[in-house]
Amino acid sequence: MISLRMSLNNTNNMDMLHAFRKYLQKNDLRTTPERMTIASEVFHSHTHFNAENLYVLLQNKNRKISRATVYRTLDLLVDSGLVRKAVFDNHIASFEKYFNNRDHGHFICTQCGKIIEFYDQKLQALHRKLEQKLAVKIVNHTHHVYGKCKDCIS
Amino acid sequence: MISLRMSLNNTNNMDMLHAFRKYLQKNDLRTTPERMTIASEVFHSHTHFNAENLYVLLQNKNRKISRATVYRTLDLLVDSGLVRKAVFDNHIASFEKYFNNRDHGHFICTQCGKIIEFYDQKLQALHRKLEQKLAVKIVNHTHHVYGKCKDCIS
DNA sequence: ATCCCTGCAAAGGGTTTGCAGACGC
DNA sequence: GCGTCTGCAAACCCTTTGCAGGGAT
Repeated sequence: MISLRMSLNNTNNMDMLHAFRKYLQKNDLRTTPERMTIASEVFHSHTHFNAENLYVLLQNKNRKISRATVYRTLDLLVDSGLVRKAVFDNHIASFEKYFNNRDHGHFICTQCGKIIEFYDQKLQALHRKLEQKLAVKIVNHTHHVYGKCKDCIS
Repeated sequence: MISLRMSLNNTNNMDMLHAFRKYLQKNDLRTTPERMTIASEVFHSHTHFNAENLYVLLQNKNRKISRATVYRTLDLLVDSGLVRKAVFDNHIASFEKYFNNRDHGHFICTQCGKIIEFYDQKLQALHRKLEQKLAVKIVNHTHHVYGKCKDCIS
């Protein structure tokens, strides 16, 4: 999983689509038009999105794909390691393309909902220390910071 | 750097109950037996809990308080700043009493569900820097680390 | 031809809400 | 007594699931 993510550094959408196809093959899953359409759409995205966003987007492009398939394919994409799922405090699952291996956090404006990504290298060192101190194995993390963005500060 | 917070509790329950009563008064809300019972129960807790946990606990103590009131009062407690709400990846809202030590992260074992709190001062410095860099005002944050605890590492 | 995948709609599970009666203030 | 709070149950919202027909291999 980690090596997969490393190898995805600086890759383009075609490579991600190819990686997804390989993931399907390796797991005896079928390469259907619906799955490819959804994956392609996701890999072209540059922002956070949720299942409903994606569903509406597909509808607007005249792709008749059901919500159920959107949800099911998003699960596959997350499982493949190509997409990351983040649950913010509003209870709606948010997704994003895993376009590089840098750990990043999210600033979420509680007023307008804007999401700003930020990076912090120190977090990795902290996690390594944490693993020793707690005798645990860390496989994932979320760092969400809530507040008001500069446009919403009154 | 990283320090586990052993459940040392400087603020006592009576103070928190008093603070909640003041919060209610200030906001023209009524001091009802239900609200006081729920608040008292929450302030006596030492762990994370969710609305259902709390509801069942109250039932077992023969306090006939409805789920609706539990949810509504938890909202008030969060709004008062005395209780913190954290949404983990399982989509169930989790709550905890707000101790003096406000900035702590959570390690969540993805296998057994155990939650371990940890504390990191560097995070506060990071947040101050972030506020300057993004020109935002941070009011809250969550730092969730997922993995396997020492009992679940195979 | 197999049997996985899709679409549909209904169910699921945590949380919220409308309403009528109860009760702080 | 006024206006808010509670309890109940239904509604709500996002997500998952059962089933029958369709399509990838």
